[in-house]
Amino acid sequence: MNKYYSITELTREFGISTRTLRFYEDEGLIHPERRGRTRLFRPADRRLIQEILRGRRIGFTIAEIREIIQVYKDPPGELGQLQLLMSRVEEKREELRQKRKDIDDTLTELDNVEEACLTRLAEIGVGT
Amino acid sequence: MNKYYSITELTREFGISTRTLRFYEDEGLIHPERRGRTRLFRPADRRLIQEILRGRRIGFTIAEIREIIQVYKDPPGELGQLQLLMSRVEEKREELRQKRKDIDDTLTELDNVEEACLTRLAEIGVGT
DNA sequence: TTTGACTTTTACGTCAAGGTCAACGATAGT
DNA sequence: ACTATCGTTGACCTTGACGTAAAAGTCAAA
Repeated sequence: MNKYYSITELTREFGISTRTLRFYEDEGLIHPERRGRTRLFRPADRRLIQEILRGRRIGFTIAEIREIIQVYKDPPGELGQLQLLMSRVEEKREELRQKRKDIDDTLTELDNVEEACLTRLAEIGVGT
Repeated sequence: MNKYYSITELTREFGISTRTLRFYEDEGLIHPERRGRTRLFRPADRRLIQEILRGRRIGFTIAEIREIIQVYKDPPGELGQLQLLMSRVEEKREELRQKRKDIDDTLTELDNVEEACLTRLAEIGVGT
């Protein structure tokens, strides 16, 4: 029990390269165990990688992802830090809400494109 | 009537640099008019820039944005092209739906962070 | 007419996020 | 013993999306 994942196991599961995972370790995002020099990834590492990739998909930079991870493992205790964090969180939320709106708008635009395509196809089909 | 925008007018409105707009022209995304060497942007250019920036916000590359613009100004007439386009549109939609989900998940996560912050603040406030 | 704000082109610089290549070690199968 | 597969480090390379600096043109206001 407490299974370990090998690096290639994870690259296959997530469709990324070993370079990427090593890079993330260099950047301090993950800290897999070692047996000798070989990296051993635990389920917790795996979950963390999932979250990293989610952050990546929505356009967070490595630095931003690292910051978020930091907050999770070591939430700030000082008042000023907390207030700073909260304002930064609010900023991010605003950004994400904008992004979501952008996505929604683009999705309906794509609906239109598809419809136009179907219309066009029908025309061609009729003409055959 | 048929007002023209100057390049700096637009950079101010959208919070981007002149370099960016010239770059977009080099990349064939926009085609402002010219009076001599000076670029003159019409309302249609302005709207196009807005859409480009929206694409940028949701993580589209220049190449992808160019492709979308192409489809709009010159929809394909041939059957194979149309089918190709539709499948690519469907891919993009799937990608965007995933991204949307990622954003929603992250938003609720940020809710939790905020709540944790508030709790922490209350503790500190009580201890004062 | 000089200053200031704005514009142009050309060209090199930068930064993030990996890709790629070399050179090597450990382990398992034939 | 040989080969394959998987792992390692280290170093340089690449790509996208601009930044930045140089050198110069335009035009209005003071």
